[in-house]
Amino acid sequence: MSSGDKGSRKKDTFKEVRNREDFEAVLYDLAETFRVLGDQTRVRILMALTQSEMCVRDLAEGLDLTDSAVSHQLRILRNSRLVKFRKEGKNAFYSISDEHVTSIFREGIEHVENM
Amino acid sequence: MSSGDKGSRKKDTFKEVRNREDFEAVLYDLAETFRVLGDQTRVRILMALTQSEMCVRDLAEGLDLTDSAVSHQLRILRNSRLVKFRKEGKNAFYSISDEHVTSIFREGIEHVENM
DNA sequence: CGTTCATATGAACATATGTTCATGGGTAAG
DNA sequence: CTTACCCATGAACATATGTTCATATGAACG
Repeated sequence: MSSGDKGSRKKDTFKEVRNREDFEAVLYDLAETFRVLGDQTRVRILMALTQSEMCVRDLAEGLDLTDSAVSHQLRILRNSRLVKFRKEGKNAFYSISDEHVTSIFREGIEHVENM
Repeated sequence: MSSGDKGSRKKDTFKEVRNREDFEAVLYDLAETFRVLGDQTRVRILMALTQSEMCVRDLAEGLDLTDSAVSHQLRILRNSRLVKFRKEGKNAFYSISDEHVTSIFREGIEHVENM
């Protein structure tokens, strides 16, 4: 991979990756996204948000966590664009960012259930 | 880590969990799986394996890693059933475990490309 | 046999990470 | 203005984690 391409075109099962640098950059972001998903608290938060949008207090109370812990984790989830939020008065309502996140969860669950 | 109990095959993704304990156990395993996926080296290994099965040396050379590092990571990937392997002589050929892993990768890539 | 190659594994080390605690900002009501 | 509430954030701490190094196992081969 790193050397000696020999001009052979590999059959890429994954979409349009221009060059190797872009490819590595995507892999980096991909690993980063999975890293963020790889925490039980964040998974529980996201799973709760698949039901409906919620504010920090709702999540903290429903998941038996401190407001601070939830807020910290939501910031991480925000930075990875895994959740979005809107402010309304003194509340901040969070929700799942897009349907890819839901799909990743669905596939992930099917994986762990077949282990 | 909860071991697999075969025999119960379900389909409705988010509604299939009977009680709260099972639900939390699934979320735990799910987070664990994502945690394993959340490392750049392991992502690069898995991405290489989407092309074809490979042995440790191939991966180490292709990804510019030590044999030891690759072997360590492959063990982690094995434990999470993300890769499978077969032995042939003194070689151990690794490959992606199942289609869910590929799907997770595809969805993940689409997610990071839309950021 | 001994040697070499491919892989696995344990120990050690440096780094990364999640939670708690304390604090601050901002909003709505009293 | 004062209070109460919701949320965000920095510091500190304990724990977890990936890599390297050394070593072990096992297979092919001279």
